[in-house]
Amino acid sequence: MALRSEDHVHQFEAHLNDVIPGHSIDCVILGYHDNELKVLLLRRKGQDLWSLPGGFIRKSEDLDTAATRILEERTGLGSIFLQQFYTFGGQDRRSVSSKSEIAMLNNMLKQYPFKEPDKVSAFLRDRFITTGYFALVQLNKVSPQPDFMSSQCEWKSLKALPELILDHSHILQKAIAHVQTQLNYLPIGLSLLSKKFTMQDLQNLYEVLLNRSLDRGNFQRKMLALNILKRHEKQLTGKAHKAPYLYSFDVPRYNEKLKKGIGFSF
Amino acid sequence: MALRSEDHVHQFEAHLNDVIPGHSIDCVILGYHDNELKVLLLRRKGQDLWSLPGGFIRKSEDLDTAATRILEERTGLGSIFLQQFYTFGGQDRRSVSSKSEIAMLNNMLKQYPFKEPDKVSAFLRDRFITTGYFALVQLNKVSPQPDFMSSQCEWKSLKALPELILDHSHILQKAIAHVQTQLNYLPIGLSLLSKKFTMQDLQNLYEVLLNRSLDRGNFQRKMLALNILKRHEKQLTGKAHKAPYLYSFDVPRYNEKLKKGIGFSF
DNA sequence: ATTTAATGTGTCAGGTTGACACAATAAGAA
DNA sequence: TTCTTATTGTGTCAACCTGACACATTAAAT
Repeated sequence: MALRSEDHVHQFEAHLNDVIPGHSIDCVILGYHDNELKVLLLRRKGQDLWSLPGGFIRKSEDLDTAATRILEERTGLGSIFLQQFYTFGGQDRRSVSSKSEIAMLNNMLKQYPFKEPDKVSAFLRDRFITTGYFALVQLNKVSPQPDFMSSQCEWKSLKALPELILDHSHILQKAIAHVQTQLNYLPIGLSLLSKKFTMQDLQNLYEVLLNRSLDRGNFQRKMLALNILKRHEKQLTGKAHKAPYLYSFDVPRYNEKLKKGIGFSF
Repeated sequence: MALRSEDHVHQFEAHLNDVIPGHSIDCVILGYHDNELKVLLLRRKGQDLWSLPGGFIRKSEDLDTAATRILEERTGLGSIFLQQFYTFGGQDRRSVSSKSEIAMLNNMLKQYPFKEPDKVSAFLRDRFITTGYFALVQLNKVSPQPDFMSSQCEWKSLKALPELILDHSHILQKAIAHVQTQLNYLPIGLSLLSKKFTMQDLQNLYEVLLNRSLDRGNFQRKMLALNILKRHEKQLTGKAHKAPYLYSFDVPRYNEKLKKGIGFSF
């Protein structure tokens, strides 16, 4: 919820009044591009610190519903693969705690026409238990939107992460570990790749996630044997050799196989 | 925290004032006896409804610490295997919601010397997000202790569960499913069996958890090959045949193997 | 010595894995 | 048309695991 007008500020304030105090949601939104895993991060206004996209739970909202809403607010995307993975409850989880940070927050709040800035400040300074969700999205479909506390919203490579606030890098780690152990039961390919892809794309995605290389022949054989791929017309690459086939998933069959696990024991 | 005296009541009231509102913990405490999985349940005072042992998080307490404390309050056991598995945030999670239930609660509260019974009532009637933990314990080591809201604390077989409050049967289901999928990475044998056990005990435990029978020869071969068992003197059974060996775990080796998973793919 | 259950081991068919090899294919260049 | 090159489909093989079954050995109590 970016605040660009007085209306937005009042809307945000009303939102805080309608929300459960002391509990938040943080989303680890993962995408895949250029043979790399990326995560969507927000940059804190006036600081060189980044955070996971997060938000609060409305009093009339289920936890999952809130996570879906927050994801949509940051990415513009609905109906995305989203799953809860862990709840973090360290006693010291306050996003704003040092005197200088409190001053910075209060200062920032003054720049906006809040009706009760002190109340907003107190709310944001509280200890929060946060529930982590992770999402798998097609990178190119996302339109990143910063929120009230943030000045930028960007994809960052997992290989070169900036400094994160609080325990957010721990949350991120835990999400990645969770994805890795659950690999065979997550719609990795379907969620992270664009609609059409080559067999190499698919293999490379698995190699990045598993952090090891796989034998091409065996990978191909096994993927085709699953019977979840549709082959399409080749796309000409303009290069002097045979162009790779393009595939897409047969979604019903994909979901059917997913129940029993896709990916073997590699 | 059973309330047997005025002191206990005031202690409980002070506890509620020192605790995060709107967030609770529920524990699925699992034990194994007579070739059956059992779960520790509490019976609501004045009702034929049961609940999972639960509690609240102190403002100065980590989530995990609170779970450990609650587990200890109900079982008398410390240093037990305990792990978070999921957080439940349905919008309608109120343990006391219908008019008759509210009346029953207020009535019960009046029987105790609370300083601010209305406040206590309001606290308990709120919507709660709850984080589920599961524990694996040696059944015979536990001394079940009912809490303030409950009249009994008992082991119940998973095969014959009584009616549970709220979404507690859903929470229980989710815990069991989690245990089953994580089987190879959990200290099943070490936590659930008593110190010494026979190979049959161990096999039976796995059969119950996996819900299918296993081949004795293969099971034995594989377990012994792991090199995590110590064999002891046989215990004479008084029956007219060879008595089974007793085993215990070589704990350091057990934990070492556990990292890579104990249990193969069965 | 006999009975009985517990225990250790062998085997076999079927399946998977990882590693490597090789021939067929097709797009563009010469 | 022929050549170059990367893609693609398949084959093989040794190593290993699985499930199912078999069988001989061991030892406690009678």
